[in-house]
Amino acid sequence: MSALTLTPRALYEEVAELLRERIFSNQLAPGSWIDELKLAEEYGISRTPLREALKVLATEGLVTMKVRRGAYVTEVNAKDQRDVYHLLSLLESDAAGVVATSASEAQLQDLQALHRSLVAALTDTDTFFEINERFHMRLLEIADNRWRDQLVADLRKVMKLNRHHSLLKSGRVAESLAEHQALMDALLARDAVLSVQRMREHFANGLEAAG
Amino acid sequence: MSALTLTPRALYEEVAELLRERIFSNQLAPGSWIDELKLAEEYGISRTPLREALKVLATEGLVTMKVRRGAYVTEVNAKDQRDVYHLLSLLESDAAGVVATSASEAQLQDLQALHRSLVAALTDTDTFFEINERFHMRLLEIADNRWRDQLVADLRKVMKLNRHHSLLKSGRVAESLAEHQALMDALLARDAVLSVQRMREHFANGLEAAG
DNA sequence: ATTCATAATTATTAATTCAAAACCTTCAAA
DNA sequence: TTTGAAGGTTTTGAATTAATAATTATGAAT
Repeated sequence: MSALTLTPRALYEEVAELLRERIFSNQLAPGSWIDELKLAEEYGISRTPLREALKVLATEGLVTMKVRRGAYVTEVNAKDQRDVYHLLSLLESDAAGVVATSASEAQLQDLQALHRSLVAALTDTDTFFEINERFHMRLLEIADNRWRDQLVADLRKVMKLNRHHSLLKSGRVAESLAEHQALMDALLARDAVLSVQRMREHFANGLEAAG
Repeated sequence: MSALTLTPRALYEEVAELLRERIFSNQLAPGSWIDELKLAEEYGISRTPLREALKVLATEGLVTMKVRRGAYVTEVNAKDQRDVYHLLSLLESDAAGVVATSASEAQLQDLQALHRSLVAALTDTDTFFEINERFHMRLLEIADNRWRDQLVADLRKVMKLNRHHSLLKSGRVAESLAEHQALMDALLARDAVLSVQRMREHFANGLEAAG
């Protein structure tokens, strides 16, 4: 497997990550049954760490365990997706409010710097998406609530279950940038209520048409 | 083991529940190491389902896995508790807003009935707590977002890690009731914004003094 | 011919076995 | 006396093996 013999992570975590990749890339389609035997053989491992990984994914909501029937990739319908997105919006908006009130000047400058990179990457869609992701992550980090971070991470994983998992409509890069600017303004003004509202709007606009 | 041969739930889930009980009752103290061998022997099972249960609990945040060191009961300090409580407040307040706008008349009457039971149980603290729990659960149910339900359930589990896990101060039953009344009024008036606010106040008042 | 029951096969779940890693204790040397 | 290294013990982590349950297919009976 890896050249390094020392294991930074446990095997079951490694496998869980591999399975997530497969699920997100639709190699394992929603609703489909997960063949333990086949996967274990394919990865060259036993079924034990694979089963432990499946338990983790089940708790995360990515797969559904059926008693004596094995593991199935979770199917998320349109309502599920809306519900999850609603929660993401709620949690990240709240985080924005926290940041507005409790972030240090240096931290706000940090966000500002990321925002400027975003402006610079306006033409390059891929980097724009990447930096946008970084911006949201950094904001959560500054909000400093590891439990929220965990919830958001899990919810984002579930969002990815859907083929159109981009939290950003591809056609509205410019609009998204303007919303970011508005958010930054509110944050720099230390206006918590407005920051929450701006982030909420950002999410409201960003949602793909249901489907 | 059990008289019933048929297994309603998988063994690893059963074990996970047993471990939760132990953790909440402080038989397994925060920070303490979980002895797989000893527990497996005690329950009369092999280590396999026990380990799977531990993976679940780790994902829920109740235990922390250390590589090659095993499982430890998660320690929650004062900040953790505040953070978790903040998220519970956020999620349940939002649920109140959803209920105010989208609940059916019958569902609101259902809540109203529970609230009346609450009034009746004013003197009996235990039943008061129980019905209060039911009220919050019913509200979440009506808000109809299974993902939120899952998040709230997990967060409540984490809250329970602390010895003083009651979401209600024992001394302020009367005040709590008044807040409930105010919330009910807002819900019946179909005022979403006010409902959110009232629920938020209810939580803000309910938090035990940090410790 | 169709339906029900039984048997067999397949796949999941649990237990046992095996290997490797980490920690602790002891002994020796400085 | 203190520090460092080596060996042993303990415990986790992974693999293999055994058992249990469910589904499917086949055969018999109505």
